[in-house]
Amino acid sequence: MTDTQEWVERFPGLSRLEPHIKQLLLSRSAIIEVPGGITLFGPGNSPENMLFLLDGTVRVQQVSDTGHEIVLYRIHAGESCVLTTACLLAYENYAAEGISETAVQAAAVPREVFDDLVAQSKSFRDFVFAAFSKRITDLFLMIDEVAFQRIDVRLADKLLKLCDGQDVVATTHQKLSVELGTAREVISRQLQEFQRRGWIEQARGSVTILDRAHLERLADHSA
Amino acid sequence: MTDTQEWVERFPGLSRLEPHIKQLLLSRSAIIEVPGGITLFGPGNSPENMLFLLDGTVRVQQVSDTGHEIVLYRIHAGESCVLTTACLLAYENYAAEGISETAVQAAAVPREVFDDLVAQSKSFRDFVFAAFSKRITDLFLMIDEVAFQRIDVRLADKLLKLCDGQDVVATTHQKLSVELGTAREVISRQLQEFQRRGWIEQARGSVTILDRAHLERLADHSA
DNA sequence: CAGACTTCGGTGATATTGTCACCAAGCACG
DNA sequence: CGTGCTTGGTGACAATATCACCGAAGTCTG
Repeated sequence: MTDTQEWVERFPGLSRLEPHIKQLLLSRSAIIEVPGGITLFGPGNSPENMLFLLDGTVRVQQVSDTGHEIVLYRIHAGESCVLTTACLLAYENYAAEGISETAVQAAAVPREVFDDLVAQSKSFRDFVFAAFSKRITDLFLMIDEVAFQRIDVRLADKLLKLCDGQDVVATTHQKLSVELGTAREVISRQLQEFQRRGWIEQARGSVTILDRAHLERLADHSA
Repeated sequence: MTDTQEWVERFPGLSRLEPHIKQLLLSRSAIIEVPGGITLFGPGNSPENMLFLLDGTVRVQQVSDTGHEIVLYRIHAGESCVLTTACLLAYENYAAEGISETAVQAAAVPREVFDDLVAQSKSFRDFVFAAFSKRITDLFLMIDEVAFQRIDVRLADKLLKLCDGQDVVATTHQKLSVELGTAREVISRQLQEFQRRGWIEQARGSVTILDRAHLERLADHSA
């Protein structure tokens, strides 16, 4: 797997930290590894540590009272869970949960160390506030999309984001509906329409992108 | 208006600050007053200061590319704009704007002072992170509502929140539609239905609540 | 005051999306 | 092989959004 020595260097926002701060971060953190499909945090299960993701992705999603689910965002390698953890610590009874989508490698930083770092290093403060800001602006964008964007545009966009350069997206209609916070039937019908137009091909549990250009054009009708 | 001496005491999260920190906050901040209807911050107009609201409310809303508007949240007396400001500083080109809904009195704290405070005081750090956390969890809830809640439930809820103990809400259908991120016609039809049931009475530019209990019952179908 | 203009709200037709109830094909596993 | 589970398809219908209007109520101005 990845070399965990000097993991700090792999965080764009952390590599410019003062040397003794880096040292503190490295010496007081532990590397943890988690397989995919594990609930890392959730209602009634707030972790003691702030996580800095070295490898893998964590999916943060929410279940509403009505039983509907929606994916809020993902945390990728090079990002941290600071805010989610902070949220969980501040408000015990909220409904978001974080699930490892792949095997995950992360640096766990205890709360006290985190607080020390914020106090001592301006660079670290900038990193933390930038992370919060990014998250909040992303949530603003998401609200805009959920409220105003047509479902075909959102689906095209999501397929392109999930395919990660590949042409095949391994997912089910059900999972796609949770990504967008809509119903499975809606996804099925939209995918049928995409297929009818020759933009994709479907198989059980996968979607193959045939015409990326057209999907991109539809998705860009938004942004 | 309000007594601005020792305004720090009026912030639940700040009153427990260390005395010298309070002093720093008081001495390095300026009290500003703004009439209602002014855009305090927005695209291409990020303020230099962090605002701590002493009196009045600020409405934060967003305009999408499609021309649709939606109210994201409000900042009330005793709360701060920390995050919005932080967001604006980090990402210049985003579309949210803050508008004073009433005459507003606020303490303006320069960025450097804010950074100093975060570095020096654990209590202040706790205040700031709690504010961020609250905002993020509120945005999670909002996403859930926009994605999954029926419009009649959301409208009933919004009317109850806007009436502020009074029985008359002075607003237009247009403004209510922006509150919920929907179309004016939808609001008109829902209000007609509420009126037909005898829950409200309408006049040009105002809604009078006649049957609070029924509205509450409808609104609580969610939470 | 008359006329012009704007804001506010109403309405019908139609498109899009969500909900519900059900079915059938593919797959896992004893 | 049968049984149950997952995945996806379908039709009917409900809720919401969009579009194109319209008229009534206020505002402004000469």
